[in-house]
Amino acid sequence: MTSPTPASVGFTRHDHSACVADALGAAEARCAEAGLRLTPVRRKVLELLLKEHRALGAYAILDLLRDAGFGSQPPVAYRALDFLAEHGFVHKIERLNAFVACAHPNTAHAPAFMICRACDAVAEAQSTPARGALGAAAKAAGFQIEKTVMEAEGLCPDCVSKDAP
Amino acid sequence: MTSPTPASVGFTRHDHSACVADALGAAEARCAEAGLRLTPVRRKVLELLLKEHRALGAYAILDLLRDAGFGSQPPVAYRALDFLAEHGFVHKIERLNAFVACAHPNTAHAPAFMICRACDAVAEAQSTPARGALGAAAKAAGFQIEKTVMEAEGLCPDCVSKDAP
DNA sequence: ACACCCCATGTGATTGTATAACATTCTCGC
DNA sequence: GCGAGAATGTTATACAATCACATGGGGTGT
Repeated sequence: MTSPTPASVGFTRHDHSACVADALGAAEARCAEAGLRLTPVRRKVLELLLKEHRALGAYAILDLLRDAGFGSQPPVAYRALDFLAEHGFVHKIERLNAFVACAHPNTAHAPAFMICRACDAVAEAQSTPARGALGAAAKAAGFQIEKTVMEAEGLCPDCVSKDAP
Repeated sequence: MTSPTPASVGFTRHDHSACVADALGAAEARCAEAGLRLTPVRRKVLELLLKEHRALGAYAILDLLRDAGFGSQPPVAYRALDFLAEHGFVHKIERLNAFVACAHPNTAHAPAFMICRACDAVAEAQSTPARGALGAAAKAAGFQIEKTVMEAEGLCPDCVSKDAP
């Protein structure tokens, strides 16, 4: 897994400073409303993921936490990530063993991802778990779906046009 | 992740001794035809996964390899698994960081899995990567899909009826 | 037969990912 | 204040994956 360029989340450009502030504010509001505790570590991890705007490994996050004066042992990062993932503020990309800030917070959704193998960019789409082949197979088998992992690996538009190997 | 029972692949019973022998024979035939070398280690790993009939971590496989008299260093297992996965004899379950023998060898397919969180059983279904929400999103974004990971986590029929927590 | 090359295996070491277990501190509701 | 539960800090360890290098075995071409 190489990362020749600072891969971004999503394949399109946008106003980033605003989106970070908006997302943080929205997260705070939702936590207040739902009685969740967006503690300093958790808030910092979310802020880091929003700022970096790409998939980060737990230990990369841990390094950034240390720089910010927080504890530097793995559980510190993992506990914050568990909380954020459980409540939909971030998602784990199983294929990369890495985490990204959610691109569609406040909307209940089953995330799906497109991962560029050339530049590591990650884009989040919406999936429809109940439908499609998996949903049909689950229904037929009597399997009760609680969570879905849907990740496509390939080439993003930029890398396709660059004719990446 | 707990494993209260020896979880099986698939949610239905079947004649297991025959399916192991059949699958091994089919793999040998296909390798001979395609000029692939199903060496002793590779054959053993496939046999182990077929016999165990559930998802195994790389180090669990490594232990079994050691018991069988093969090398016991990680690359031994990983190289065999890489070969088997590359040619479709086994699949990796990203969610579990584990491997299962393919349930539909000899048929080109994009695998999809149902994973029971209570008993760790894994069933393989077929997916249709080009269609569904992910395929549509990829087409719209100009993303070129090369491989898909589709895994559903939940409760298998047995554990649903047991009313597992 | 021989040398050669490629592929596969064996081995030691290291990096990365994740969790267990336990002590301490903080916060909320009473 | 005070008790209960949640969150954090820390140590240690388990599990996952790769790098680098040495060795062996099986074909091919001459």
